[in-house]
Amino acid sequence: MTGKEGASDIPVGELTPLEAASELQALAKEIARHDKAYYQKDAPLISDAEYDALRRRNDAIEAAFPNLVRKDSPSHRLGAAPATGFAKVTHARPMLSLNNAFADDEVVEFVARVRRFLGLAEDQAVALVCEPKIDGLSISLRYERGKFVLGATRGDGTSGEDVTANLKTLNDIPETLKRAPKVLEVRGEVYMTRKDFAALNRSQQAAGEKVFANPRNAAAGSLRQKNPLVTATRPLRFFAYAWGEISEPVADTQWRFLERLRHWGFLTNPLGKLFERVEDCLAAYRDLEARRAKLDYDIDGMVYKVNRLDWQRRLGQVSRAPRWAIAHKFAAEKAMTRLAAIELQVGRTGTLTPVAHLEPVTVGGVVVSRATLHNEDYVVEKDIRVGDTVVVQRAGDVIPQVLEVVKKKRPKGAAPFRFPKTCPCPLKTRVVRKEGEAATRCTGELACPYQQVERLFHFASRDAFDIEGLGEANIQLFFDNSLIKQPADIFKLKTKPQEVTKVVAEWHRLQSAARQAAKGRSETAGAKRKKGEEYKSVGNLFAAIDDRRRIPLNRFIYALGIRQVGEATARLLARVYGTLDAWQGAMKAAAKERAKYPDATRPNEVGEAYAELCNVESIGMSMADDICRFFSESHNIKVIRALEAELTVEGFAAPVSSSAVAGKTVVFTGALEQMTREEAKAMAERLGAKVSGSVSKKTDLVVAGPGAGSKLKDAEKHGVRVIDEAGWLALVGGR
DNA sequence: GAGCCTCGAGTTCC
DNA sequence: CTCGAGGCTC
Repeated sequence: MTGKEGASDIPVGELTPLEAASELQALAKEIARHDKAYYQKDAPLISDAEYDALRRRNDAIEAAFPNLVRKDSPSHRLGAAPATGFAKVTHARPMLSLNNAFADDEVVEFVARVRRFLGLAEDQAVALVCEPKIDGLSISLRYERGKFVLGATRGDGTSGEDVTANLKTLNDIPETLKRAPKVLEVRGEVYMTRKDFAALNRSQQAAGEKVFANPRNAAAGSLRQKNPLVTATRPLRFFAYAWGEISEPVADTQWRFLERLRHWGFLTNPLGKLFERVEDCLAAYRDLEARRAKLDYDIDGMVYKVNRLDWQRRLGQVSRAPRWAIAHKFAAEKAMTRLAAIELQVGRTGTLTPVAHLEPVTVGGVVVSRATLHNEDYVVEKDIRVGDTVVVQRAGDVIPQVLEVVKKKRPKGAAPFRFPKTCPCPLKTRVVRKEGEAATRCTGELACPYQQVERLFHFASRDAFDIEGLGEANIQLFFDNSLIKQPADIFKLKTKPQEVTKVVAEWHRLQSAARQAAKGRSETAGAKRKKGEEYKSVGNLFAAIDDRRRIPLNRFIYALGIRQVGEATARLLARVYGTLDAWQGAMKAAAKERAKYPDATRPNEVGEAYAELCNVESIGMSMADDICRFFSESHNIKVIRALEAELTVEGFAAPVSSSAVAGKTVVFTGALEQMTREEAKAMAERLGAKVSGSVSKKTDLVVAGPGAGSKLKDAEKHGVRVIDEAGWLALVGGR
């Protein structure tokens, strides 16, 4: 790469705004790259003179097109990297979430389950630590050799954002710990008291700054400040209650762990208690509920944790929640409002979802105006009618849901809701509800314009191609203007810059016109859009699209939007088949086989490729059939072919592992004692083995634990080698 | 065949 | 976050 990349030779005076915008973008990227190389890696890629030329070119264009100056413009900073967002950090141990209980008997059942799992007698006590559940933000603090080195938000539980600098400004977070293990991660909740929250909002308002909706939002906003000096002025507090990675055990019970935390200088919640009987826990819960309003911080329930850590270890976790803890939530705040209308939305798979339009009402601190009604059964069962007064709450304090109808307030003549027979799309396609299924689907499939837009939106969405700037509104816009009809068209957009710019400009004009109409004539001048804005966003969009011309196979598969193939299954398929060509070939073959034997009820009766697909663990005939259906549609084959012309799809490198199981197909059966099935599977895959769910003649190895049944017999039948867990561990070289 | 678990698909508001 | 459904185990 040359240093000149990003700079063109066109004299500044002859640049069109569009060219200028895209060049500024390229320059920003290029200069940032050199800054990083120079300042962070101490390894400049180009000479100082070349670097200066880039900066001068940037400054000249900015001088000629002041409207196009970018937020991330190199002229806004002097060398040092800009503070654009926070670095992502992966947690050494995932930050788990908690299962919820809403009623007393669910808590009783929780304890019973713990007893059953551990094989304890009825009369054996299960001591529980009870603590209020603080309504704040979970964070993780990493200490190495007693020094605070890294603080991160919870994020999705696996990885969060590095907010170390901001956390260092909190008084409640010690900078150093005495007599701490070499590595210690302390977890807890950052929160703001109600009093501090009110004071902060008063000063925000006085300064004409943003006012926060509630203490939690204020705490979150304060912690995500780019400038730690701002965070320092915010009254954030911290309660510690758990741990992540820890290099040596420091306690044998939850309760003593909390004591250790206090010795290190952390604050733990003063209302925490230790009980041996569930009844005491429930009494403490009711006591807490009664005191809730008087506390100076928001809480949303009580958390119960099994006290003994050896039991916690044995209980382990399911999915992302531990079996040894549960959150007993307070009843969610409810509100009544009128249901004005029921709209039908069409999802990308054609599912028709009824959505309630509500007269806006405040529930739990936010204004709610829409709520999902899920499906026909839900509406019928609750007998929800347009015009009804309904009770609304926010499930888990987030998603609004319609709980029930206040029948007494039903207006006369309100008719029962009739699920429509046709899709709301212009084609008015007939809809069907399959026997035994809850969903009603539009049969328009590929032709339905609503579904087409949804599929395109899915294609560009975060977990698929992740194209910034191509959200639902833009997709709709480009679709309506025939600029994008199928996924590959996205990558051809930049061959029609004028048309794209025109469409976007027109949209902006309509938007501001609508805004003006809504606001009256109060802001005639302010609503006028700066010249050049739309050019800028178009340039950004093209760059964002170009960024995705290389794409990992798993994302590619997911983006196609095959029914039942979500993120997890896409990853699995990518890993098993390795390359786009291999996968495509196999799927086409399977589809052909299936077309020949549409009535077969067992994979083997269909064909080899189909059976191999079904043999992948967690893929059964239902999923295989949906994949085959996708590949038997010539339109879909064309969509993929068109994409191939635009993209590089990165396969999964064949595992070049020298391990004894590389390339082998392994089946696990029966109970495993030293590791979970998930761990075993992950280990096998890491070592290059394929993990399958059933034994066939293609299986190389069966790992059988106690209680193995039919698969063991299958192994004998096919003459497959069988080993136990210890044998497996020996084979792959321990843990 | 029941029960557990995971995944997919749909949704809200900031 | 919730619901429904598919797949796996026993």
